[in-house]
Amino acid sequence: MPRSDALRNRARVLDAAEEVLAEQGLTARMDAIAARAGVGVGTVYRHFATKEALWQAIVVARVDVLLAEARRLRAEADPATAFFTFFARIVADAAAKKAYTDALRDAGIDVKDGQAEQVAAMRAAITGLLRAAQDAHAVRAEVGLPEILALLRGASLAAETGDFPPAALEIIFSGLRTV
Amino acid sequence: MPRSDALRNRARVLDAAEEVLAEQGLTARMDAIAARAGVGVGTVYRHFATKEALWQAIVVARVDVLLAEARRLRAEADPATAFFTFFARIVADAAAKKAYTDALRDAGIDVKDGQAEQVAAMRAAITGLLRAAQDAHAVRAEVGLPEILALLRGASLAAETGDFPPAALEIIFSGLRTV
DNA sequence: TGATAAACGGAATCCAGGTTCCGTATCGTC
DNA sequence: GACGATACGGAACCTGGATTCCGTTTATCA
Repeated sequence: MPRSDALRNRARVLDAAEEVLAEQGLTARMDAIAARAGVGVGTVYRHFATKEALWQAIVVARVDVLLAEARRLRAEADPATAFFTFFARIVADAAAKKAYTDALRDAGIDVKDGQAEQVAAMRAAITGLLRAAQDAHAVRAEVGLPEILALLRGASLAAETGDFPPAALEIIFSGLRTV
Repeated sequence: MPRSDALRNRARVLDAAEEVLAEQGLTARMDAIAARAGVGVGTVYRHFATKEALWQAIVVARVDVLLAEARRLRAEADPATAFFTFFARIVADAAAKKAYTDALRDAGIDVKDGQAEQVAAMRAAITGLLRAAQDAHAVRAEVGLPEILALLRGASLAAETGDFPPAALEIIFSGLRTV
C-alpha cells in the first residue's frame, strides 16, 4: 500500500488541478497546479505521468458524475424533464469547468484507450434519455443522436468561451420539442 | 511604393496563411505558412509583424466578405431567407475555415483596436437581419441579439471542431421561428 | 530510535515554436 | 550595367512551459 502522505498528496493534487483547470482550461500551467496543491511539481509528476494524464483523470471522474446523474434522472424524473435537465446540466458544467468540453469533442472520434467504454456509456445514457423523451412525445421523433451531440457540443463550447444565456438554451429546447 | 516582389510575396503569404489556418487553425506553425507560400519565415515577418497580426489580417478580410454578404442578403432576399441564410452561411464558413470563430468570440468583449468598428458593423448587420425577420413574423419577437450571438457562436464552434449536421442547424432554426 | 525505502521539492534540462539578425539576392533608377 | 535601397532566406536565438533528476525529508517498521 502507498505511504499515507502519498495518498494525501495525490488527493490534494487532484483537487487543485480540478480547480485550476476549471478556471483556466487546458492552458493552465503545471506549476500553478502544484502551487495550488501546496506541493512541488515533482510530486505532481510522481502521481500523474503527464499533464495530459492528469487532465484525463479529472475528465474521467467528471464524466462518471454525469453518468450517475443521467441514471438518477432516468429513474426519478419524467422523461421530458430528465432529458432537458440533463442537457442543461452538461452545458452548465461546461460553463463552470473549462477543461471539459474536449471530452465531448471526442464523443465520436479519436478516443484514447481506457476512455472508450466511458464514451460508449455516455452515448448510451444520452440515447436512453432521448428515446424515452421521444416515446413520451416530448421531443420530435425525427431527432437523432448525432444532432443531439452536435447541439450539446455547440452549447457547451459556447458556454465555455463566453456567455450562453438561458434564453438561448430555451431556443434549442423549443426546436427539439414536438411541434 | 513598395517593390514589386514585395507586393507579390505579401499576397502569396496572405493566401498561404488563409489556407493553412483554415486547415489547422491557430496552432498552425509559421514555418508551415512560409513553406506553403514558397517563402522564408523572415519574409512572412517583414509583412506581418507577428503571428497574431497575420491572423488578424485574415479574419478582418473574411469578416468584410461576410458583411458584404449580409448587406446583399438584406437587399435582395426576403427577411426570413436573409436571416436564416446568413446564419447558415456563418456556420458553414466556420466549418470550412478553422481559424475563424475567435472573431465571434470577441463579438462582445475584449476586442483588439482596429477591430472595434468591424465588430460593431457585424453586430449591426446581424441586428438588422434579425429585426427584419422579426417584423416579418419569421422569428419570434422575444429573441434578442445576445441569444443569436450565443447560438451562432455555439454552432460555429461545433462546426469547427467536428461535424455539425444540417439537421442540428434546422433544430435551432425551428426554435427561432414563430410558434 | 535507527535503518531503509518511498516521497518530496524545486532547480536544471529540454524542447517546440515564435522572432530576430544579417549576409545575400533582387529591384528600380541613372 | 552599376549602385543604392529593398527584400529575401533561413539559421540562430529566445522564451515559456513541460518534464526530469537528485539531494533531502518523511513514513514505516523493527
